[in-house]
Amino acid sequence: MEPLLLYPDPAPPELAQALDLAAYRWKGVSDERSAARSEPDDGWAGGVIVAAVDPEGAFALCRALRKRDVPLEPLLLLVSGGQLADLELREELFDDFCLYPFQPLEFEARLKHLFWRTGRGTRPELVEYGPLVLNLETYQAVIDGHPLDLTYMEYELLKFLASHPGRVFTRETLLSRVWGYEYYGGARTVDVHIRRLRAKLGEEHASLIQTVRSVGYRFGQSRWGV
Amino acid sequence: MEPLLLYPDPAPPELAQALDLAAYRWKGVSDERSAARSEPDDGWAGGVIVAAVDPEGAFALCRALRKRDVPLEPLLLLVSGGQLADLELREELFDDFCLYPFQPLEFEARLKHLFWRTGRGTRPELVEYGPLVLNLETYQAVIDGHPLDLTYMEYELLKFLASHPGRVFTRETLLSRVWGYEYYGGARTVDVHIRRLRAKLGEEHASLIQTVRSVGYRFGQSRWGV
DNA sequence: CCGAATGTGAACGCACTGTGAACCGGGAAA
DNA sequence: TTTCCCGGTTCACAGTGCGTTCACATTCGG
Repeated sequence: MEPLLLYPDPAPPELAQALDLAAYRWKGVSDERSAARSEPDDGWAGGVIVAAVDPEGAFALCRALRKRDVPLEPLLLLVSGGQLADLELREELFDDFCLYPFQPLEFEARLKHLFWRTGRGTRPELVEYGPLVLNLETYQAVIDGHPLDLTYMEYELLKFLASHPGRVFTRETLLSRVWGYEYYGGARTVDVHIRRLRAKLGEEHASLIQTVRSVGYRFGQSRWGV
Repeated sequence: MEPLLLYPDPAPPELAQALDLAAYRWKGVSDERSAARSEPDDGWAGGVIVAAVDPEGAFALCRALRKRDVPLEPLLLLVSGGQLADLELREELFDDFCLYPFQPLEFEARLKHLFWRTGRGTRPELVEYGPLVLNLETYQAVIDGHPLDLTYMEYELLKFLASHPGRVFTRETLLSRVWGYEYYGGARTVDVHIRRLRAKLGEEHASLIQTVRSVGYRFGQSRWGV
């Protein structure tokens, strides 16, 4: 098995020790660049990321690792009790989490279960909503059986929206979640991409993306079938 | 969302309380048969199973629920520290686990993440009062099951009022709390919005918003049951 | 019965969104 | 290197939804 990615670098000693005792190999990284530099030829086996110490860097790294062509998984996040509430809007950044400081036995059990369930491929590779299907592996989109020719940003935007059907997102939220936190650009950019998406979805399905005036955009129907 | 299956029955009080506080509905079951008997028409939304108290029964129930034609998922297992080692050979029986006794915040975060990744949807944040339901995520309102088509300000006003049922607010207070502190405009604006809200609520429910002459408006019944 | 407070309908005008097109930077091909 | 092209961003303009205001009608309290 390839080594695990570990953040931060140097890693907390008790974490390194727990991994060693459980016979996992690992390499510490300090940011995205060093992660790319020290990545094994066959890629990382997974990631263990301590968010309790440097949340900024940790979440930024998660985001970068998840955004790659082949998103890194599984990712186990170590968070402090006070950070539990922060997880809600970052569900896509990790596959499991563990309170930090941790009990070695719990930590080990989580790692084991994580590899078990991702190893068997139970994690969905598809995002589906009604007639729309996004294949996350091949980067292809299909609607009503017809392939959609989407650009990168269009695909990312649609993927994010379709992953949270029914929910309203402001332009600012979309910019930070799809374009990236550090992105600074006009909010109208979102409008234009929404428009192109609607055009490519076709007249029949353009209404999959709804405008909520003064708020933002929503994908799909509400939970009440409005 | 359908209720969660809960084992054992009666459930530990702190577990029931945690679920209630997080606004999940649930039903306690004592074994496979009672689980089948009290299963909702649309099936369980998931399961929370305490393995720390009666491991035998708990794992037997998990096995039964996983063996069905449509295996029940997600299943969250509550285990004691001493049981961590037992999980290794039972990976297929659960989707996530939590140490028991648990921290309510961690428990809630796990449930949320579990529902997110299994695609059963996150639990929407709701404001409810009698027949009225406001979904804060989707910016939609429903009364008696019928969707309300509200504009942004109407929605915000109703949200504020419904969040403080029984309380009287002056027009000035409403302007500062709903429109914004720095807002400077005529107080009659409130009247007009109240009127439109009443119209959209329908004749039957228009009285949800009461006029308190010379003071302002109140949503729902007063605290004295007048 | 009078005056103040509130309900009601309509009109105005701003701000928000849709839309077409220009701009610009990066990567591929020659 | 130069050139071309594609996709992402920005800009300008048009349409309109809706928040605000006003005038008038109605109701309520004293």
